[in-house]
Amino acid sequence: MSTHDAAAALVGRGTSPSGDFVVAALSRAIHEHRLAPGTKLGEGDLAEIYGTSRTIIRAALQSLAHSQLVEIRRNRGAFVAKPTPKEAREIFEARELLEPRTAHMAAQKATQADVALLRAHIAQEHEALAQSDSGRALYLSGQLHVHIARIADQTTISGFIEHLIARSSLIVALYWKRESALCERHAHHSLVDAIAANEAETAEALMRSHLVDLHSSIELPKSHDVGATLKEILGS
Amino acid sequence: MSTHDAAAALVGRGTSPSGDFVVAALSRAIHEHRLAPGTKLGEGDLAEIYGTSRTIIRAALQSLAHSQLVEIRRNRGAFVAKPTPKEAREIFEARELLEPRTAHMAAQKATQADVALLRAHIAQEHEALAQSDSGRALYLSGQLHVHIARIADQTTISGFIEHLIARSSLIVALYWKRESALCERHAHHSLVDAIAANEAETAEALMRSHLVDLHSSIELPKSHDVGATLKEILGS
DNA sequence: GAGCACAATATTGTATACAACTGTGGTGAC
DNA sequence: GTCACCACAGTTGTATACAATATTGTGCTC
Repeated sequence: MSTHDAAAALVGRGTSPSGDFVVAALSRAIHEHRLAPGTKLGEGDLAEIYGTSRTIIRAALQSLAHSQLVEIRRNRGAFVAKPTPKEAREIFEARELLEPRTAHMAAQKATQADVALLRAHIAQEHEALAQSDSGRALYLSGQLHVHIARIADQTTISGFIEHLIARSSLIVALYWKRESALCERHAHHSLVDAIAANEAETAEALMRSHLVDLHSSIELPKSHDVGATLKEILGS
Repeated sequence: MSTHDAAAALVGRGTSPSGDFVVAALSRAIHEHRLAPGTKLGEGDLAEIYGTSRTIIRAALQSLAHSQLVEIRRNRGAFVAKPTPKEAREIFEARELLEPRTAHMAAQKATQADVALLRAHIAQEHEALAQSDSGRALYLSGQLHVHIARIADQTTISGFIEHLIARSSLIVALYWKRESALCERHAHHSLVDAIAANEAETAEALMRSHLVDLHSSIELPKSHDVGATLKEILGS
């Protein structure tokens, strides 16, 4: 099902594919690596694809730009963001600062229902992997972290983590080394187990090591290429 | 000087008061408590004030909404945000999680130039207080935290802290207990001293206690009023 | 043939026009 | 007198038209 069909379906049901829908669709596409970093997002094209006016598209792109998933260059247009190695490092450092404590809180507060949701989520992730839908698996893998943050019942921090996860997806698209996500699978399992058992300290430690692991699976070129236009031309 | 004059001045210099300008102007007004939480921000009014079309105003309001300084209710318009006690607590918890470590990093990296900037900033703050321009003093007081975060050279985390400081301003407007900001003044001084001396541990500890102090100077009603519309009606 | 200037095209930025919705005030029935 | 309903005014949501800017292609000069 194409996104256009989805939009059409929504219209059919009476709900117009408003800004939120476009934001969600583009977010998903970026998360699932269907839109590569650097891709130009022309307003006219998107307006046609989603069957709406440029007004809506513009608002959506500005929203995504605020989330730093998209970069808007004045009079040039919107592009899927391309985090630099420095930015990538900073994003992981932020995650390493925020997520372990959040996992701690989540482990303290998690109810049975929460745990059930997490396990269901992991099951979905496995399913996607089984169908070798790696895009979707990647998306779900990130969303697990978001879910854990939500359990901690800290809306603000959850928001930050959501933001970081989204950008991490771009980093993976650009700098990912390994192919297999097997390690991840195991890490997520034991993490959820710790949360289920309300073992806050364990959950915190597991999250920390999981992030270190993730971080180390990323290859960040030392070449501190700030390259705005120059790199843009060579990089794509 | 009214904001309108400022806009006119900008136009005179050839730069039109584009979206960014409006965002900055409104941000400042909120920071300095000239716009109280709950204030309606009508698109038409703002368009007239800034001498631009609603298109620009809308984009600016959406940007502010993304920063959670403004709340947009569909078909109702934009209002200066009113963080609930729960949100306020979460914002402070986030600050307590992020800022101490950031102060630590800042203390490690701070150069003489950085420190000079911080001291100049504090001087400005004193000046504003001397002129009993409490709005500006409050704004500058928050900005010091942002500056410290910037010194840490962690763009992403700085962004989060900036966001949190901005919302903290709303919290102060709503729930501030004490009148005097004297304690602050002292706290900022010793904090900058620690950073100047590259004493990371001290800076971290000072920041932590400063935040706890700040947090305790806020009175958060226990009434867990989720009250969206209900509280809105009674509260104003 | 290479390099530059200029025109044509396409895309973004802004303003305006129109549609849809909300809230209010008034009128009528009960 | 009170309640329900309807019409109107005002505001927001969306689409479109126009202006400004970047990009591309062409032809001229050297």
